[in-house]
Amino acid sequence: MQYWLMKTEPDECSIDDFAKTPAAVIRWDGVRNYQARNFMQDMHIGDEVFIYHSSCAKIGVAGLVRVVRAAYPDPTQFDSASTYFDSKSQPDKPRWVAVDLQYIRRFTEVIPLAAIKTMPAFTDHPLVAKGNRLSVVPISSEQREALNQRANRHKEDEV
DNA sequence: GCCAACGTTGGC
DNA sequence: GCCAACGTTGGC
Repeated sequence: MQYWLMKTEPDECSIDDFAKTPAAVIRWDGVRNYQARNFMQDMHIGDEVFIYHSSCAKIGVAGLVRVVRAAYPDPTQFDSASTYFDSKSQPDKPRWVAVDLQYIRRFTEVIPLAAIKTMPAFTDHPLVAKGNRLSVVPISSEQREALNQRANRHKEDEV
């Protein structure tokens, strides 16, 4: 089992889009960066993906989803009407891939980027590096633990 | 809206 | 293969 983090602008696709239809399978497409694509090709069914909201009011990790289908050719690269259309991509040799994701849980509160920056587990992680633009990054089990602990911080108060 | 950092493109 | 120019990302 591997862990990942994927960035999204919540206007495009947010954890709420997963949460409102928990059974739905959502295709994660439109990734047009080779490094990010290579990470997507390493994903397996069952891997957990932290959803990160960027370029918005509450920047940070908003919840968890699961990989339910491993990498396959991203259909939007062949769709000339799509903003993700890539004229250099050939159907017999696709450049870009998509994965399918399904809801696991939404965090009570978004874990702010500022909080992640203070976590020792994230000291050298690309997410907190200045100028980082990678939209898909691996997460270690220590980093996963740190995020889940922070996400569960208020749970005992609620019970 | 600003701007720094980065990836990609294209001329040479 | 180099590198300047350009477009995009993304925090602030």
